[in-house]
Amino acid sequence: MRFMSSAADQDRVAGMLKGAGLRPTRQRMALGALLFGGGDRHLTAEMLHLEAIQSRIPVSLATVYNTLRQFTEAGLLREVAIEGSKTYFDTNISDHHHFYFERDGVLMDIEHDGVSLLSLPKPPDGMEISRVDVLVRLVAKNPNETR
Amino acid sequence: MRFMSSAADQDRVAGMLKGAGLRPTRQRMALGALLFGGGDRHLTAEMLHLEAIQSRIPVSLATVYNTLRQFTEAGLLREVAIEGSKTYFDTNISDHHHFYFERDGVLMDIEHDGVSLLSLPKPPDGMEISRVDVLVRLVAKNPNETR
DNA sequence: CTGTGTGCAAACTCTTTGCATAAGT
DNA sequence: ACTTATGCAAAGAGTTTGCACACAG
Repeated sequence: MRFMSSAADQDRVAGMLKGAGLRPTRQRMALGALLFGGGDRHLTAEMLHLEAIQSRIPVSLATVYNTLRQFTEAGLLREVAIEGSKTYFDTNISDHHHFYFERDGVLMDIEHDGVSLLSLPKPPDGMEISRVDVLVRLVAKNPNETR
Repeated sequence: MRFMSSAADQDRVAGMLKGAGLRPTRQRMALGALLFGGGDRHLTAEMLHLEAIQSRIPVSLATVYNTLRQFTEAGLLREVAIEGSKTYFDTNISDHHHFYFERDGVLMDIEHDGVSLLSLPKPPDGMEISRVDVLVRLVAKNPNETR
């Protein structure tokens, strides 16, 4: 159950924060527990704020934004490139790609083994590749369309 | 020279607009000439607005936004997924991918032959792939780093 | 104690919208 | 003429920031 952060979770989150040079404050610990307590997650600031409130963790939206930013700069999170206004953060920092459900704006990691391998193009002149993002956009097959 | 739209350009743009069910008004013709007059382009609403003003085409930023939106819905443009606030539009509608220069926020098409081929993962349950976006992020090789 | 973190509200940026005027067919 | 597009300014969404108070070490 995600709303209950175990002692082990707490220690782990505290360690992550310390390692990143961030003081383990109430809010950061609580948000860290939500973020890193379960599997890989993809959320926006608003989603996380809502979860925090529902988990009875009093935290302001501004602090959620600031915290997500700090975590990202510390390398604990990764921003996902989606067009549109909202910024998504991914708790999975490893090199991986995403499915994107266009209808409901949900992101999902692509399994690392089912992974898309690609032959990269050569970067121009004095440039080098820092990262490759792959977004596989999904739409529902029309269920009415029996064919 | 891009600022001079030839008669041929005008006819072509007019045709594109009509084909999309959009009336060929001054502003749409002018913006269309800027967008589709040269090679493939990647711009934000602000960039296009600036260009229009510089080309002595009086058009409001709101109209630029509306026009870009309409063109996109008509299939004349394509939105590019970049994280962050600004929305980029691409005049190249074909299936292709992008280099992204992180330092200056510039987009560039990846040549279709140098193209990155990838073995796609199988989409979940009742889903099907609508499009795959690949963004290759580039940073400058450190010139000081002689090694 | 001393300094960093947090909350709140205000500021900011990018984008969309409402309404009166102008332009297209 | 009749309808659709445009311009302007105001409204909206998402995100950031400044400052006083609270908390961690």
